[in-house]
Amino acid sequence: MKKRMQTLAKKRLIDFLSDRKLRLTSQRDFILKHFLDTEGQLTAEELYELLKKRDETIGHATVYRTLRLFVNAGIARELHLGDGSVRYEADIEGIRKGYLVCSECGKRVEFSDDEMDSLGKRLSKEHGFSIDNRSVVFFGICPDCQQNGMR
Amino acid sequence: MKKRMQTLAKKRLIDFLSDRKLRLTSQRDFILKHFLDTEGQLTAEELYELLKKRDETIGHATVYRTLRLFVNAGIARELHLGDGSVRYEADIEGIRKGYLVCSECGKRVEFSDDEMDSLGKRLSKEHGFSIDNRSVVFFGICPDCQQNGMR
DNA sequence: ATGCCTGCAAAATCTTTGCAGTAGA
DNA sequence: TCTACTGCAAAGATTTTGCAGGCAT
Repeated sequence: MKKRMQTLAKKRLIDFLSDRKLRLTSQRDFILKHFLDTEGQLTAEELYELLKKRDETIGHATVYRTLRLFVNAGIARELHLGDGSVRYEADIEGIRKGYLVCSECGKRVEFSDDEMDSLGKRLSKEHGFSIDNRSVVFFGICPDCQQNGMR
Repeated sequence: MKKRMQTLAKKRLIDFLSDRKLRLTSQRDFILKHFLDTEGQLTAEELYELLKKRDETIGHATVYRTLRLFVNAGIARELHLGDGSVRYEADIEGIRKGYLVCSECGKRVEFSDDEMDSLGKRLSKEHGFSIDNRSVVFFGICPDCQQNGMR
């Protein structure tokens, strides 16, 4: 299943690239593979650091450029979870998620936000937008931080 | 009603400041007044430019620091609407909004996201978080951009 | 008077861009 | 071969921080 996701994503990337006469380079392949292997949500910087361990020669800009490419190809999703940086996660078809984020320690909990589908449809109809993405984030304080009384 | 909002926000600021032995300075008062006067959602930079017109001496950092203060005081809300910058809007009690954003031209449409309340409550119960804010954003292409076939 | 607050400028982040060489198709 | 792609470094953009003086309480 993990494997299947990898295959689908790669297929999607190849289709996207060949449609636009772009190229599947070893770097793009390498970044895709490790990006899909990660759990959770990474910043471009975090992914870069992670890749750097496996391949010293990978460039900073390449990671940024490739992540944007992945977003355009529908392979990655961009997230803003309130910590001031942009995070990316695999855009697995049919699986949309919402996030519950602790403002204190940054802890993230994912939840299914399927019930947003109908809201999306209604908004689309009401305002004539073609909707292709959404971001649902709740902010609060997690149980641990409440207990420790930090603040 | 506009007036009433101003009064409430100022009261809230004063309470927040005195609770923490912070001070109500002329700059904070000045920034609050003009921040509440603006419609829509501003970046710190936009607010700075706007304030600069009224008072040449206002400092860059002061605007950034004050907006963060407003967020902590519950007077302002921080928004990430996908254009890469942080935006702020007045946090008027009882009024929560969601946003529909055009990925092409940046056009923003606000909608009531009251139906998220129950989801928030459920998440709070399930995960033990105390939830105090949320961000609901839909991305898509607005009717105008669909017509002009930009992309 | 105390010490929080301000403006300035420099620093720190994070991200993008220009360029010369490299390598897919 | 042709031109997109890469790594590097520099530039950009946005936000934060250090500091000396100013001002609210």
